[in-house]
Amino acid sequence: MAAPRRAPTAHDVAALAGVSQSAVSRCFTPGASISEETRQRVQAAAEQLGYRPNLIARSLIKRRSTIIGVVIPGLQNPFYAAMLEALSADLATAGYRILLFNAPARGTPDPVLDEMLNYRVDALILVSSSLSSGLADECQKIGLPVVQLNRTTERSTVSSVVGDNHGGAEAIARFLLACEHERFAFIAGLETSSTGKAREAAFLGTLGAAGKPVARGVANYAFEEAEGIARQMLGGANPPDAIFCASDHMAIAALGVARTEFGLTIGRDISIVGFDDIQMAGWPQISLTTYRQPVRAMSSRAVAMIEAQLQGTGTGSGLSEVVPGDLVVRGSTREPAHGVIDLGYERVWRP
Amino acid sequence: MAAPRRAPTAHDVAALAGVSQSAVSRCFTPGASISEETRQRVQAAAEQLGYRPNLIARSLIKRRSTIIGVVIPGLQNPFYAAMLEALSADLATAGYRILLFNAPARGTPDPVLDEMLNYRVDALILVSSSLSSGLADECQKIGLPVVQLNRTTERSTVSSVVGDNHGGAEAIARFLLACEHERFAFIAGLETSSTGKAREAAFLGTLGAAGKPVARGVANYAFEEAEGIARQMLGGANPPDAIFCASDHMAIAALGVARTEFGLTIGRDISIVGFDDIQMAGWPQISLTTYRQPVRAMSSRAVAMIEAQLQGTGTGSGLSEVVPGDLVVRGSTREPAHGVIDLGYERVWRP
DNA sequence: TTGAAAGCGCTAACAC
DNA sequence: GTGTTAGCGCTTTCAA
Repeated sequence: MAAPRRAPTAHDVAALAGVSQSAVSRCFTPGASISEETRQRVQAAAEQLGYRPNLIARSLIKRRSTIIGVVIPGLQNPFYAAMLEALSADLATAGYRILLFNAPARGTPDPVLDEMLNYRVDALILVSSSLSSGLADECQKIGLPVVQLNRTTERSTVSSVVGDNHGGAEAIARFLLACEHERFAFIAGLETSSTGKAREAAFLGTLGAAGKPVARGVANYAFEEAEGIARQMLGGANPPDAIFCASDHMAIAALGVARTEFGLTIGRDISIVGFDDIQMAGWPQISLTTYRQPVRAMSSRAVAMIEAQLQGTGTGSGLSEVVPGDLVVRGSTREPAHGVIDLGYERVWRP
Repeated sequence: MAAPRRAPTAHDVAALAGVSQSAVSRCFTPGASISEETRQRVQAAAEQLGYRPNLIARSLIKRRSTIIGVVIPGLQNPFYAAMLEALSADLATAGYRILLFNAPARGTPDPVLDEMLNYRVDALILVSSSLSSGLADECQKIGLPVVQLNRTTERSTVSSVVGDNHGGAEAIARFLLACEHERFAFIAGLETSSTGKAREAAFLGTLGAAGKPVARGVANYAFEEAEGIARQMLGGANPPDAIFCASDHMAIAALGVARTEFGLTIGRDISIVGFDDIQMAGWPQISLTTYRQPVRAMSSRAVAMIEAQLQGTGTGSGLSEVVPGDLVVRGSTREPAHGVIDLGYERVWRP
């Protein structure tokens, strides 16, 4: 009924318990030296008042917030949702909380990052986005660990964890060749993404070496744009019989267009391959052949890197790690002449 | 090359600029009175040092962190991912950051919440989870705004925003009756969820009034469990010809089983309806009839409630708001005798 | 073991 | 307009 009061402080508890305020602090500090008797008294008083230690004040003095800033784009893409969930679990286990920034998919998240740094996060994890060189320098100067997930930089000062974009895209190219396709197409995500560029280079490179040209479109990792590009490709003069999309999300869009608008039988008339292996790729209605990015492994590697840097052993800064995946074969592609291995619960391509 | 130093403080800037530390503070406070000349000096010094105001210190003194705690379960369910994205956007616009807690889908998130409160978040948004009565009391005592999203409580002190669970489920029942179905089934999410109970009550109630019994299973909002239940129902003695699933995610699982394992033609042999209208429900491969929960509207209502409570006008605490949706008709159901309205971009049922 | 005292980096009166 | 002075709620020496 009374007006909303302010939360009780350690002082209030101390007064009630008849001890000093520092005694209260000790009571809530794991390894502190405090007698059993006073701890009881303090405990009781704290309970009675509903006292909870103010972690804001604590981080001010400790210079550690146990909060880690996570910048991540469009959660509508299930790949990012899965990554965030994995990060959330791994960071919670490591004793960290997440300050979340849902970055715009395109463009630099600098203003947003600026804010994060002001909150004195203990580290930064950037999913599919990168630091401006200015900010990178600043982070290094103040010793703030940063790791980029699913993106690399030329800057050697920031660490990164990525899937095997090169190996994956190359495997996909070889796989489609083994399926005896003739007319290839590639639907790119963002022109600027290091990840996307690596996939494209490997795909085009491998097919180029085999003397195959590749049609190309850019869909900015957006579902609707991917539908548009697929529509245009399939409605064109010399339509592809094999499309590699730089993400599952776009591949599923293409799949829908091919089946619904062009009446194609997927896996016979055309093969469509994605990248990521999001949950939906395994749905029977979708059944998308795709290169798996092991989200959980990537997340835990990123968190391990952060922890290493936080440990301050100097290790871990500027490292770049590649987490290998698997080409999972499902119904959206023709059957290749060789190389498919049945693991029971799924089939993979290992030529 | 040098060892990692600590970030510069307002003091350092003041020293360099030859002004007092409070001048520095004023320089970074929007409406403060400061001469153009000193602001320049401070600005320059700050830039040179790479100074950034410490928001932790600021929140300590202001007793406002501009951080809002968001508790949300399994991001693997696209409904939650979409909700988080909406909240993130709305809260950013309102000037807040998100401290994220990915709660376990089942069970009470109390320990997690405890932590959040210690971080002195300005408010709490709980998606699909609820507060223990003890914590609810505590929040009210310290005047901390709390709103539950997609869940209600009997406790009148905490506000909530929900979709129209009753109206939606009733509409689905009437719709399936209009499709002249005979053998109904319901796949529940969590037994404990207020939302799920409301859907079930309305569905069973409406069909009961029409003299129709309803088979029932519980799948805990989990994809695999929903597949199991669907398998069991369809393989049983008197298989249903109409299934309502308490979420799209589960409905899509059922859809896959019905089509792939039982060879049923969806929309003819059987109708399957979901709830939420996640993005995938609209994919041509899925084409799920479902009751839409307007995620964006729900998010912005929740944020508005928070802001009202923060404004301290006393308004908004203990309010419960229902956001109406639409029954979106797609290919997973038979065509009803009447009531379908074509809006051009989609079809809805409004009898 | 315990309390007193000095801050962590900042904002907010209050004089000047 | 500007500096001085108190704190915000806590941790951490340092003596006692």
